[in-house]
Amino acid sequence: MSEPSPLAPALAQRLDLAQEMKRRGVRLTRQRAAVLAAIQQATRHLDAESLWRLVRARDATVNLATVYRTLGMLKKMGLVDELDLMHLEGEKHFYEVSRSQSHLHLACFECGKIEEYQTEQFLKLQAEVESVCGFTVKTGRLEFGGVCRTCRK
Amino acid sequence: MSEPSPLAPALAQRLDLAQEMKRRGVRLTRQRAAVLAAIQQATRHLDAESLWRLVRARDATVNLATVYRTLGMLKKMGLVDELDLMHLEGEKHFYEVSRSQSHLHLACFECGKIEEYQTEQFLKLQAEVESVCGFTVKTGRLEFGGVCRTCRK
DNA sequence: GTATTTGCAAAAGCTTTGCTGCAAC
DNA sequence: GTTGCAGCAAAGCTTTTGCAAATAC
Repeated sequence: MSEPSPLAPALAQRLDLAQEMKRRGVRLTRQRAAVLAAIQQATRHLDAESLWRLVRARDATVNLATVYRTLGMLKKMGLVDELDLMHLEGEKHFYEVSRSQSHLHLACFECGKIEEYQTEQFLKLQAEVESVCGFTVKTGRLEFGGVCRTCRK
Repeated sequence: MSEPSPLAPALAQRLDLAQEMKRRGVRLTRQRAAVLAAIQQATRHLDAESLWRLVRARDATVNLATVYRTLGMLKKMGLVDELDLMHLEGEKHFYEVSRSQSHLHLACFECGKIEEYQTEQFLKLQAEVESVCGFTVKTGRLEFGGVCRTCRK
């Protein structure tokens, strides 16, 4: 029984959001660039307001509404995923850059830590849903809430 | 490729919530009884306000706050699960009576239908998380968003 | 020069909470 | 008779929106 590899968000972000937006003909404003850079640099899951704080370190004038508008755009383009993380911190949403490899989130009710875990099983499950239910999966979200290894000790 | 068995919520509810609350020494008021009966009778996933409408058919004086307080209680006791259903209808939450068999939800972005699907794979995945990550799962939520069989045609 | 986007502030949507009087046991 | 619960209304929190001024191309 080995430690899981909880794939830090930062390591997994191969996608260059700014480049991807340009490729799709989307105007890349100063504000948007700041939001993209911040979300891409983040090493943990951020809610809109935390992200805003990071963005303002780059460009102090950016408004929270702009952060939300940019996130909405990225969601619609499928470049970021929105997470609930078991409502560990109220109704905030959290964001992460989309990855080709779907992964699941483990939320510890004791310490609030979020782990990520990637497994073939998740893909198999998705394939099963597609073939058995005739359902075309566009996006999936799997979250477990419970007690992490550290808190269990 | 056969049709899935999307297990209607009503059919799967073997748990008697009122009895369960009494067993745990919780006071069973008239209002609570109305909420429990309504949620247990529902044949689809309800948000708080829809549930409230059903409750008022039984007891017109029950307040929405009481519905929320009762739901909060049931959640904490693990008797109902709270769902987001891919935010298909904004940020509402939806509720269902907990079942021993975990199942996943398929939300169609076209028609808004919610299907349920139960499979061994989900249990296996949970077992894998517990053994590989050392994470004790208390609750899990798996939702896929996409296009259902009917809309795909 | 024109179309888009931004900042600001206000509104919206869902959920929670404080308090007083009422109900359960 | 106590203890806890319900109703009411107000507040809370996150997210969205309308609009005038600013910006990108």
